[in-house]
Amino acid sequence: MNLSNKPLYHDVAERLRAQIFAHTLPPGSWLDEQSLAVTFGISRTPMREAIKVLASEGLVTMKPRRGAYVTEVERGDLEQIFAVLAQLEGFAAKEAAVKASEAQLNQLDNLHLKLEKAAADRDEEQFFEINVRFHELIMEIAGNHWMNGVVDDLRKVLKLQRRGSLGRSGRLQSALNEHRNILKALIKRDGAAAQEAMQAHLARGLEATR
Amino acid sequence: MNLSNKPLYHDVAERLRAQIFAHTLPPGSWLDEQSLAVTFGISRTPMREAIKVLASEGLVTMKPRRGAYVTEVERGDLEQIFAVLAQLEGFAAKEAAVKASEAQLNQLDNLHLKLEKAAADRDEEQFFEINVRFHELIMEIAGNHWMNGVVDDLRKVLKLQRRGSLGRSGRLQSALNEHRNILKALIKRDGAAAQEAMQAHLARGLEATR
DNA sequence: TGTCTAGATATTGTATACATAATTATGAAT
DNA sequence: ATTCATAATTATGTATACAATATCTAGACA
Repeated sequence: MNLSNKPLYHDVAERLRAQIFAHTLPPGSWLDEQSLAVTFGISRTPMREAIKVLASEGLVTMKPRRGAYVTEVERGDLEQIFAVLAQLEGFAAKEAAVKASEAQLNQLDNLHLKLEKAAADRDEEQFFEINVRFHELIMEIAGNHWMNGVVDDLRKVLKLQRRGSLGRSGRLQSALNEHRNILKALIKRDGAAAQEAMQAHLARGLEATR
Repeated sequence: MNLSNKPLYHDVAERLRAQIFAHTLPPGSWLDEQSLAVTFGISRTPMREAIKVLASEGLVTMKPRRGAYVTEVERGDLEQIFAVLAQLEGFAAKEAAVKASEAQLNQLDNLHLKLEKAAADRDEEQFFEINVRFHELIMEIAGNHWMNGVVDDLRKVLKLQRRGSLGRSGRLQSALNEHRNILKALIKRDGAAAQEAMQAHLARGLEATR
């Protein structure tokens, strides 16, 4: 009996995604439907459906009659994806400056405090986690779920190359500064400044991946 | 023997998409896998895969254990989608102002001439067609294929509600004017102006759907 | 020895069969 | 007559079986 009411391929997609992020299946590697299905203890049919879910997210690339391969993210892809994110998250920040409730601004402030603490503790894992939530909250406040879907997918693709661009000399501190600028602008409800700060933040995020 | 080397579900997805755009399958209607498969002369397996392709494009919405339904685009969705397009296509226009070759600018100018002609002829079908190509060419010049994928999908969703927001009193002429502004800015290689003109164009496009 | 061809093998793509859950219909009880 | 429970039906989800194509291997010929 299925405990969750979600379809099987949904859970399988999640587990497969995790394996890809963990580089158990590194970029460029071929996804063998048969052996994967055996590994997950299911048949090929839901396995194929799970793979297609990841394909629609951009995590895997399908070649006709040749199967699915974990997407290899080139330098150019990174630049393009960051460019799109800069536009969309920048816009989201602008919107958030207007739309955010006081409670939501407090939430952001709280997250930022935790971020400062994680940075002080040199807890990269924690820092990364909170950082994601900070960005997600701004997207949520902007409240454009079509945009959110796009941003979520693109961020997944970024996760493919997992060398922590944080950790790099001083990146942690400067990221913290950039977040501070975003937060300040939001609290001042200065949309233009928030947008600019977010775009700058992402531009520097790209640079840090070199 | 399969004439095309593309997988079957790919072609089926295309035909299903066409039916949806034609409102043979109107928004909100349920997609019966069984009867659709019979209609297309295939089995349920590739039919399901085709449906999932459209689901990833946002054209259909899947409800667990309840099947797939043609997406119903609410007013709020339109506003959100247009907002995203304004950001992305605006950015594309800005990029295009810098990146476009002389030949490409000529192509755009040519398209615009055809657009003027179609408008003068009151040929809405043709106008719509050329209009799409104008926008697509700008996206192509910008050359960000991650962005292009996103924009393509969102434009497909817009096509779901097909009441020609053109045709409305004077919309054709004002759209023409807006295009002229975009083109002028591109030729002057004024990125900021091109971006602004494109954003204004899309903002008015949204208004025209009321 | 290298290359091209033909057969064998393996994998994707498609069809069919089965299982499970949801919806509808039927009937009994209040 | 209405409502609730239960059975029948229908559709989704999953497994298995089959078909077709691409890759790999072996062997012949130059």
